[in-house]
Amino acid sequence: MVRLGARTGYDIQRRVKSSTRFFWSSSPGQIYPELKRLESNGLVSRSEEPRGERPRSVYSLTPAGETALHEWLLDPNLTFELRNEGLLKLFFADALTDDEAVGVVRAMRTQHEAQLAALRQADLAYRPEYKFAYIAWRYGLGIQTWIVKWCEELERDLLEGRVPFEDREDELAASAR
Amino acid sequence: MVRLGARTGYDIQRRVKSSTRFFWSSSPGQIYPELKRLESNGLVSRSEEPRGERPRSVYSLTPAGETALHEWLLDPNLTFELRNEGLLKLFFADALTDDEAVGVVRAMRTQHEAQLAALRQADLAYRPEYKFAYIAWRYGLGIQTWIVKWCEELERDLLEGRVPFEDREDELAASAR
DNA sequence: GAGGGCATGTAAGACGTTACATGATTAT
DNA sequence: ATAATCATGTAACGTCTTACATGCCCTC
Repeated sequence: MVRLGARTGYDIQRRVKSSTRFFWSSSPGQIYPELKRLESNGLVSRSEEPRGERPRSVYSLTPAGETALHEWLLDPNLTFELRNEGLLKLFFADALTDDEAVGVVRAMRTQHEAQLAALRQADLAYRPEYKFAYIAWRYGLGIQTWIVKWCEELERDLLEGRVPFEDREDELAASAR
Repeated sequence: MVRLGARTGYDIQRRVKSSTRFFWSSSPGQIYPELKRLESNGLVSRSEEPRGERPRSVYSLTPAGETALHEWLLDPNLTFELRNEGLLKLFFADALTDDEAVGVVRAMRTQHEAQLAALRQADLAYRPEYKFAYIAWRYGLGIQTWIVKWCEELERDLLEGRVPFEDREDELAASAR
């Protein structure tokens, strides 16, 4: 974020909130201490630009930081973690009546519709110099749309007493593209 | 998990590892203290079934626990959190050369192919009494497949110098409804 | 009867969020 | 001038994972 032009902790917060938060969130209690740590490791440099009485730290990337960033980007070791409470409840929905289970699916759908709306709010335009920010945004739209459709299909199957997702793997995969 | 027949902390760990871990993971340091907490709240009951010298706690759901579980399942307030390092790197890939950026996409794809293989390993058969466990498994297959295909498409677009996702407005239109 | 994997936990610490304190700036 | 909002951080707390200690059981 510093490399993209974020100069202060608050600035990083704002950018995270409007962009990466959908796939990687963060909070002040992480950001400020991490900036200190990066400085003590020489990856960013700090200068003080107080506003009146209030102290204020402004950061920029050092050459060492540039190198470390580049190495991190090329490292193919990637964490991927999901905490999906809707799916967790669905997993346990055999303990529910049919109607109640449909309610769980509907709650899931509602949530992802809300996320989709929030993403559209951002309404990122394509700009060649920020191509990959746009691509990540499109990923969000695509996957949330897929999930909403999956919920709709499951809802139909449950209401009509069909065995869900039987013999329709290709169809679902295709419809999301 | 206790309701599904898991009697000990270790048992819960094993079940999580083979089922919910893909969308909700857990670890011993959470499970054992949580069982204690549930007991002190009267939601599970504990009995001791030592193995030789080694003490051992076995749990079962109380009626109050059954009620609390039911209430939780019906609560439509759902958390959804994602930590997707591949997408995060992709977001910052404007700092990379074209070839390096393709490498990031490939690393993402490799990872999701591995997850897909792990899911297939489980190879859950459809059983009417565990219908929703099967449904959650299918969700995993479906979404990981979607991601792999998304990566493949992006890779092609990048290699051929096309503007990614530009000529495919159907996805946006369909979700605009 | 010894080695390896299974089972039962705990301690320590890493990671992450929320609530708050406080000053500066803007709007009315 | 006063209220509301923006900006800059910190403290406290909650969540979660990893590494380990230890005993049991099975196999050879």
